[in-house]
Amino acid sequence: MSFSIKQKVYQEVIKELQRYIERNNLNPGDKLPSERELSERLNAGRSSVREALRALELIGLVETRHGEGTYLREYRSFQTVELLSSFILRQDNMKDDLTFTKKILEKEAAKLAFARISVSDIQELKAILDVNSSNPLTKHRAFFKYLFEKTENLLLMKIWSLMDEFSHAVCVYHFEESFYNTLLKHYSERDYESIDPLFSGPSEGEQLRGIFSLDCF
Amino acid sequence: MSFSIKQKVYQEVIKELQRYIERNNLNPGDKLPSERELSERLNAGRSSVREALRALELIGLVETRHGEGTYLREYRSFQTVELLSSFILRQDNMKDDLTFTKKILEKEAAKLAFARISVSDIQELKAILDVNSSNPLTKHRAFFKYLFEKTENLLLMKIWSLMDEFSHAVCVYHFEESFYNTLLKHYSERDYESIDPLFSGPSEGEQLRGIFSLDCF
DNA sequence: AGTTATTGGTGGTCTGACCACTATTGAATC
DNA sequence: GATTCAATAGTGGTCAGACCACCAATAACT
Repeated sequence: MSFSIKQKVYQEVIKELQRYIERNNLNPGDKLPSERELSERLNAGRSSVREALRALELIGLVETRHGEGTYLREYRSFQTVELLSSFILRQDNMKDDLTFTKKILEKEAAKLAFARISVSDIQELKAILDVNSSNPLTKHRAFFKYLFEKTENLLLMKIWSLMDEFSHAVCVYHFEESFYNTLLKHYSERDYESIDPLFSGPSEGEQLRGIFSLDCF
Repeated sequence: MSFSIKQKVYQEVIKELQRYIERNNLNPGDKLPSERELSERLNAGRSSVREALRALELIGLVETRHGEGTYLREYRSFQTVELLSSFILRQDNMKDDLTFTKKILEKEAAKLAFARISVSDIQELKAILDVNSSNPLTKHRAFFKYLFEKTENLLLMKIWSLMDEFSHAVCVYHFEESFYNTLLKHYSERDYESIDPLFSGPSEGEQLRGIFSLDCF
């Protein structure tokens, strides 16, 4: 009585690929054998090999270049988290949580960026506010995109952008006009302590009202 | 002149599936159309549809039963984490982002939960600490799971568990022994202001050192 | 009524064909 | 000899069709 569950071919291929990578000590950027070669060497149909490679590609372990080949990739969990999050978002009716969680991320980004914001950055941010003064949405997005980049936490930014995209489909929000300039003021005065309260807003306990403008449809 | 980047068919199929799930409001356990039907409806070859489904299966979003069909699945990381971990080990540039971002979420959860924590909750949390006193990892997970549930922000919790699962495959961390009790002390003394600094730790500016114990492999 | 055989639908796999893209090769040109 | 450009071989991208194995509902039989 063997416990070895009959694996699908594409799963076997993945395992074989792992062994291959291990044996040959492949690093990110290195080339994998071609689909046809793998198909032959592993005694599997090319379609099965492709199923394996596509799956690895989707989760970001492998990069495929048309006409060139398949390459081992510097792993980033972003695509995966992104994809999973999108499914999770659809599965539950958590659209209410969306706006609030997004705001949390924005607050943290604003605080994280604090240490890395220079005088020229503040000028940049002011320029962003000016250019987008007519459209509060693009202003908000551009403003925080800059801050998130300053945090140098790519994962944080990815999650935020994802939420941003989703929130646009559900419910658009932005801060009041004065918010952005107040934040910049805190930056220029090196006043870290005032950032958090700025996001919490004047009305303690209330989560979305006060500093927010909500345009839902 | 269209700017739409030419996507691969299997990626389009995934997107279509997401839309389909959204439209029909499918929940975990519900059945997806058959491969052949999808192939027909989306004007794609069956092999392309399979590439999409296999990829979704690999990351655990979808479950396939031979002879029955393909079903939407309650997300579980299972194989994904195991698979990714073996790939990730050499590449640790994402490790910092993940751990750090996860910590941010935990901090926010601790603060959000503050308003909703009752005396009995504190007892519950103490019990959790006692029961898991031997294993710092399960203790950390159980402790914060409770807090995240208290926030009643399902999205925040989902994202956190996602990261938690991923982070376990990469690098395990937990707080120092004293951390949990200190947090509970703040709760019982209704001392909201001290929560944030507790997470920031004694060494200002340093992100991961100090209050953390990092067991990487 | 209960059991068994049939059948239709499903995923699992392979093959072969064709297209599109890339990089290399090699010939024609300067 | 160096440069340019066209042919070519190798690669991934996609599709269609053919089987097989498996499952469940149905029909036929006892």
